[in-house]
Amino acid sequence: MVKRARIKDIASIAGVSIGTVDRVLHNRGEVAEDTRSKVLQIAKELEYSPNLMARALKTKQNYKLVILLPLASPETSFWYKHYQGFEKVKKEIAPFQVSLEYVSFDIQNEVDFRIKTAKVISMSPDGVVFAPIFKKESMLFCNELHKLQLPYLFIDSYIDDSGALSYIGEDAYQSGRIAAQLIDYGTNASKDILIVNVAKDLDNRLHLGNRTQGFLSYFMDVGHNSGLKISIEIQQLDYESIKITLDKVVQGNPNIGAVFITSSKAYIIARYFEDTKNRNVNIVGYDIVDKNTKYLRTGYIRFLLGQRPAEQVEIAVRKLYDYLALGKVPNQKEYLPVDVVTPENITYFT
Amino acid sequence: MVKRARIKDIASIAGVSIGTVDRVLHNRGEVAEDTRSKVLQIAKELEYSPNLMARALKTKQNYKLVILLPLASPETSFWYKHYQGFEKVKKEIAPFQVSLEYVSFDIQNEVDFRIKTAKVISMSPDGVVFAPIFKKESMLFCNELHKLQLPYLFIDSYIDDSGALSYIGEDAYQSGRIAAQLIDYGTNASKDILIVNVAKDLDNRLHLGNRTQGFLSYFMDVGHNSGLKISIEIQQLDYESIKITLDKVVQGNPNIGAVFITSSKAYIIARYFEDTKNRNVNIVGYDIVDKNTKYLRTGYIRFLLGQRPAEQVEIAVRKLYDYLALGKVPNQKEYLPVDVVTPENITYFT
DNA sequence: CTGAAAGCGCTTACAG
DNA sequence: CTGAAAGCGCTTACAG
Repeated sequence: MVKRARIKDIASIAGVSIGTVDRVLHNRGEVAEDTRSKVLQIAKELEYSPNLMARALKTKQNYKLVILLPLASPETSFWYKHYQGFEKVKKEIAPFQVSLEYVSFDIQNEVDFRIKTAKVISMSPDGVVFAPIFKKESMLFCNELHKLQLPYLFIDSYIDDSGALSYIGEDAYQSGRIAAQLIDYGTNASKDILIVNVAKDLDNRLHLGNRTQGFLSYFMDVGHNSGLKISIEIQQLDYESIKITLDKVVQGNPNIGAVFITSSKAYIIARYFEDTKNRNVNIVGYDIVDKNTKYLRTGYIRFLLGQRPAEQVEIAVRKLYDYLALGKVPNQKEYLPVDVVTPENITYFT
Repeated sequence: MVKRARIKDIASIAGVSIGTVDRVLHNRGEVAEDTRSKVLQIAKELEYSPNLMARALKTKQNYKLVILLPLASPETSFWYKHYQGFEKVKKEIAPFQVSLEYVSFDIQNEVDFRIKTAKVISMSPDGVVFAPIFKKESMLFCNELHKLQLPYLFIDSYIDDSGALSYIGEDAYQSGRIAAQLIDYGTNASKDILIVNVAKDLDNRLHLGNRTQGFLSYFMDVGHNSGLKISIEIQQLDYESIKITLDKVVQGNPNIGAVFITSSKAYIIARYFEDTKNRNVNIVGYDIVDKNTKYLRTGYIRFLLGQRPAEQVEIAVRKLYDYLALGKVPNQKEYLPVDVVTPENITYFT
């Protein structure tokens, strides 16, 4: 049973009071330099680390953290994973005096996002975690938080030079390369590849563009595929419109051997190939949501790339708490692994 | 933020002392029945729940946990990841009154394992995490721990009916299926597939057998490959012997299109194909160790499957602590995701 | 520049 | 049957 060193132990060895040790440890100044170095030396030798239980008990810190994310719905079930991460980390940090609140907004509605950011601020949080889905509106929110001197972290997407404490999420460019590699490995090199962007306002969604660029970059370096890379955009999300578009593309390019979908809508494309009974196309998309996994299991989707949504929330909250409570400054970006999900390992990810 | 009720609050409302309240709350008897019911009533109204920080501070639970794992060396660098996990979780649980010790044994040496299990017991731990690499010797250790009524968890490998509190690690059978799927997807269906078992005493290593079975099962259900499945065992680990063996196999089966290595020694096989300048074989193996990643980056290894070694240790230690400190009983098995690692996502895993 | 003391919420040994 | 008090390790306001 190893006994841990306490402030008291350091104090008695150093021949000073515990108040002085505390001043040294917290850099509260007003300590003679030689006392200071002696205390530091002893603390190091004793491998001192503070008893956080005692600290929390004394300081009664009561941080209020707020998480702002899109509402999970049948159409946007991806965001339900984030909610699960929120619940998990909330339970985890409950013993520390932290309150965690969840606010959600309509992912289709910039105005609602603005309303909810106002709501978040009205809650007077000590720190915020949010997904900067709408670039312009998110920047405004960042400015407000900045003025209030409140720390904030991004998850899911990243905006450069926005003053965020950190970003936790995927490296979109790199994930595009991974998709490219998976397609390149299993698709005849002479086949054409279709790249599908399914999103309403593509310009406001940096993420998807980065994925495409990463995807294409792979074929400039190491890829073997020598076929065409055909890129299309789909704005109408109803299946009928999509079918018309795809009919045109596929009939115009009968040599397509693979499809890369840059968003979580791979299931729409998979449905088309199922309808047309075409199993000779390798479809790779994003996100472990029910609609996608259904086609993964039947083989119409080959691979899904996962970005660990629940973990994004958990890590972001922990970092925010560590920053607030312990003064630990996180790295600017923490890229999470891109999970390669197949019918055989899908169970671990649902 | 609602202020939480304290024992003190209950006491003052009930008109008794905090000692009495505590006696009621902990059923320590010796309390008049009407006092008792009054206190209980008030506690309920106030939604009292104890402050765990204060309790932990007072009771000074001080558990000693010991981890027993193979020594990491240049030949067995896989185990270095576990050590990193140990260091991380050690830091993480430092604030709680827990001491964590690491004991290592020679993975080639059953006798050393027995010596180290004796050492672990001599340390009088409150709980143990270990990798039951040697089945027979591990069972003996389990018996001893059982007699001492000490809880223990397995990582890395699993032994049935051994009384372990839990197992944290890969599902070996399933990981074999994943390997099969990856090979099936990118290898011409008419090609033969070579399965290589590189290990000294295969019978004592259940894991590798399960991987092979999972691998083969895939081709019985969903796989398209119709080539031969050739299985070989390699006991001599020096490259010269291996070269001789492989020369024979490859010359006898010129149609081999893929190789599955059931252990972390894929680099030995990859080296052979590099030497013989043969890039037309899809090699899939296990474990993100330097020797393997080198060949992954040059493309001689297609995929490596990872089993999250550091996480295994972290999770096992947390479960053991939760069991000891909070009485939480973990699930019998917790399978970790099998990571599919490629040259493009390798950086996240090293 | 430094020390002594109070108190966070709880548990426990002791006195009555 | 019940209360008063000490103390876990830390932080903080105050005195010197």
